[in-house]
Amino acid sequence: MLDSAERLCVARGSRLTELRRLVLGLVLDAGRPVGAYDLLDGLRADKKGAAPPTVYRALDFLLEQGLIHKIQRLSAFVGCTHVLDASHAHAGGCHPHAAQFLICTGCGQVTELDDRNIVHALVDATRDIGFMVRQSTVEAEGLCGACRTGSPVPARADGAP
Amino acid sequence: MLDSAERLCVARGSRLTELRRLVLGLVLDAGRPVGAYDLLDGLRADKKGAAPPTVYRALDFLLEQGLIHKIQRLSAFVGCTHVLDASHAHAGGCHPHAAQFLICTGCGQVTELDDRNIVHALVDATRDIGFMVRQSTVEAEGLCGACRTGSPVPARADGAP
DNA sequence: AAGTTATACGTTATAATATAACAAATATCG
DNA sequence: CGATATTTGTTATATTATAACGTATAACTT
Repeated sequence: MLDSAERLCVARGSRLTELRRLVLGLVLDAGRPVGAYDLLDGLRADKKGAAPPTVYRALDFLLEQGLIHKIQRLSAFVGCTHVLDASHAHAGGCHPHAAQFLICTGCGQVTELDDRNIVHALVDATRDIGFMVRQSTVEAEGLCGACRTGSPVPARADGAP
Repeated sequence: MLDSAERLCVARGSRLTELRRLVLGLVLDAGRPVGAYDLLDGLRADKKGAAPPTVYRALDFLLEQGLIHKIQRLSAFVGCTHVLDASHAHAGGCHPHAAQFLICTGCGQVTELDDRNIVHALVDATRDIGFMVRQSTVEAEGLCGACRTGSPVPARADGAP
């Protein structure tokens, strides 16, 4: 998956340096939203004296490239499920592409959607007013199927099983 | 408008105290997104020794009542245009109701929408997956009609004309 | 290859946003 | 009135994010 990101960056002429690759790896490994300071801790395993700007700069790059997303309601970051999937990779594409996120308050999982209808509804509503959308944030908080039907997958930050 | 909020709270059995009313007044007066610490400064004109928790608690209350909204991308607060409009006031209603926000990066204005189609698209997409939405954040950043056509209304924080 | 420019990174300090915890005051209800 | 719940005051601190400036590394030009 990191290699897939690498190829994408090469194709775009942007540079996935060792540091950025490390941070991307940490985000992807987590498999759920991670805060910048958690990443910083993880980063310090490899890069002793890392400081906040180190991680925030890497995150800025990864966001620009659309390799990760920021979940505003959590001030946390997740890997982009769509750009890195081989099935969706149309290399030239859509750097920070539109996406929607479902945040489960039960298990902490975040699901990424790429729903044309939602984007469409938003663009329609704004065009009526003469507003031109550059970037959008769509996040829903609630309960995922598993947590709602009582088959809890309590993979929370504390890791309690 | 404050009186309208007062009536709404009375009808609900919640208490719009002097402090909360003051904070709501500051948010409404601003007419654009305001940060918690700006509100704190404003609050100190009336309440000398006010501290962060003072303002955050008032904001929590106002959010619960749906009298204000938080713009996640700005970490800032705006008055709710819909609840306080007499035309929309169905007193029993919808405490923290769904809404969408258009943030103009030109003039800083924020427009609140209450678009059924957007909400519908979101609910549809999530139901397919078995996800149950409790709260949603929908925010778009871009240029409003005035700023896009070059009739700038540069009413920014600095107030430069 | 050397010089020049642009980009990325290291480092220190600090800004901006938000909450925990506990005590004191005020309102509500029996 | 007295018991209970809610609200506010107060101190301290946690969490998230950026400014500013210097150094190193890569890329581009001749």
